[in-house]
Amino acid sequence: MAEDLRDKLGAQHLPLRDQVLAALRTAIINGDYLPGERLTEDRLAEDFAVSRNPVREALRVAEAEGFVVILPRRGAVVASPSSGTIADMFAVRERLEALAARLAAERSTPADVAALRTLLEQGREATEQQDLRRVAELNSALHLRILQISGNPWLSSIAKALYLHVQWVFRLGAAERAPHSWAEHIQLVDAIESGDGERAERAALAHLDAASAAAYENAEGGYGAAGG
Amino acid sequence: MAEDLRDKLGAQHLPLRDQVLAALRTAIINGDYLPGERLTEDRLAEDFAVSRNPVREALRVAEAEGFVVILPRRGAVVASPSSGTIADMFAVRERLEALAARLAAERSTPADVAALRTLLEQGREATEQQDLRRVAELNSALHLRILQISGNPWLSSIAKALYLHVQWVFRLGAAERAPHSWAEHIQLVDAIESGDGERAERAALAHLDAASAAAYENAEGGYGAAGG
DNA sequence: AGATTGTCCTTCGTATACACTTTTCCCAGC
DNA sequence: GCTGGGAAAAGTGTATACGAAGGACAATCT
Repeated sequence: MAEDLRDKLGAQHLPLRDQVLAALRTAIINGDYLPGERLTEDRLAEDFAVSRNPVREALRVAEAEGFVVILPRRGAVVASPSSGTIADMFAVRERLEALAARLAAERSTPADVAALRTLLEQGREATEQQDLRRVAELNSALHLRILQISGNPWLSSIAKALYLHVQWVFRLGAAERAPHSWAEHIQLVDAIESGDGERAERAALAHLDAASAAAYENAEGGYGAAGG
Repeated sequence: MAEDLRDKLGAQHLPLRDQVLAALRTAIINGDYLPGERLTEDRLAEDFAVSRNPVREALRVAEAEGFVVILPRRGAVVASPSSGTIADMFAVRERLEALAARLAAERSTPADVAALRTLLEQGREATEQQDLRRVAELNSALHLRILQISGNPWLSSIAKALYLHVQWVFRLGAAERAPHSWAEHIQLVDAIESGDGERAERAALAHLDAASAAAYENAEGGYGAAGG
């Protein structure tokens, strides 16, 4: 039943539960499973062609990550981020990514900066070509890269999780803001390259503030429908 | 076998996996399971008098929370925080708790402040009586309460998780610093009561900086042995 | 001695069973 | 037609067993 998955990934020692978790996260972020939707274990097991056990383990982690809510004896439902938590998420992200920008500025090697510049260039091209999907990808890649350059694994993993949630809620809105966003990205990378932590932090804050404002505008009304 | 647990908590619909997770966290933080120690599923199942299933689910979440490391096909071991990650943890905590202090100052009700003052008073008493264990408890309670008052669930849950890890690594050191720490706490609560977010943030930063310095001093050498 | 083999331990995934709870739905009564 | 009760269905929570796969470690062979 799960042989296709097994042959493809099992050889790399990737436990099924991790594949299920990744697939579940993706499905939720993509809107395949909408907020509030009920996720019965049997159904997920069938969807992913595995037994209940890997599904259960993946669900627990997904709960810890905030993608699903599990009610005792009632099962799991896809989490429903409220507009309140959107502002809350950005408030935390702002602090975290500002710190990341500062650390990145202080610790980045020329190679790090070169990698960022490459992403910037690719982002410019994708923007020119109106390839919004790719722009969004590169957007993520840039932010994640800065997090990684910061060299703080806690910061990195927490901010990354937060970033995933932001993407989930504002997938479309974020893509539309892309062109404007890249101008800010250039400022940010310039600041990181300068090695001036203070300046990098300011650039990150400015970027996040703008993103937050844009996201909020796009949120008017429902965000659960962002997937469709 | 698990009847004692069942009768006590099962009636409250608390799944075994949650009990196991809580017990596991506590055991790790208390040093009952030392960093690097191997945690086989059978052993945990026996320790907690449950079957392997709840144990497995608890382990996955514990991994997501950073308390254990799971190697595919090799099993789980208690995580070993390195000195690098200690500084990293404090760097993130500083930003997060500073934000929490600001938000708490801006949003706290008189009742919130009263609750904090009660904790402060209890902390003073415990300090006088040299009851370091209780001081540490109240210390946690105070920080957690401020997080809660901030009204930002993301901030709260992330900072709480981080706080648990700090406690894990520096259980003893934190307790020893207790008396000095409470003077800073009073400053912090005063600032929160004033409603001045800027001031509260500064107080939180000062407190965290001092705690970080103290923790680092106490860390010299090994922290894995903190439990013993 | 060093490489190889073989055994054992443990995890990983599956399957099954069953108790208990929640939900659903039908039906009688108002 | 609507409400309330109660049985049936659905689903979770937990336990258990089993086979497969991988790694660790010791015994064996060259």
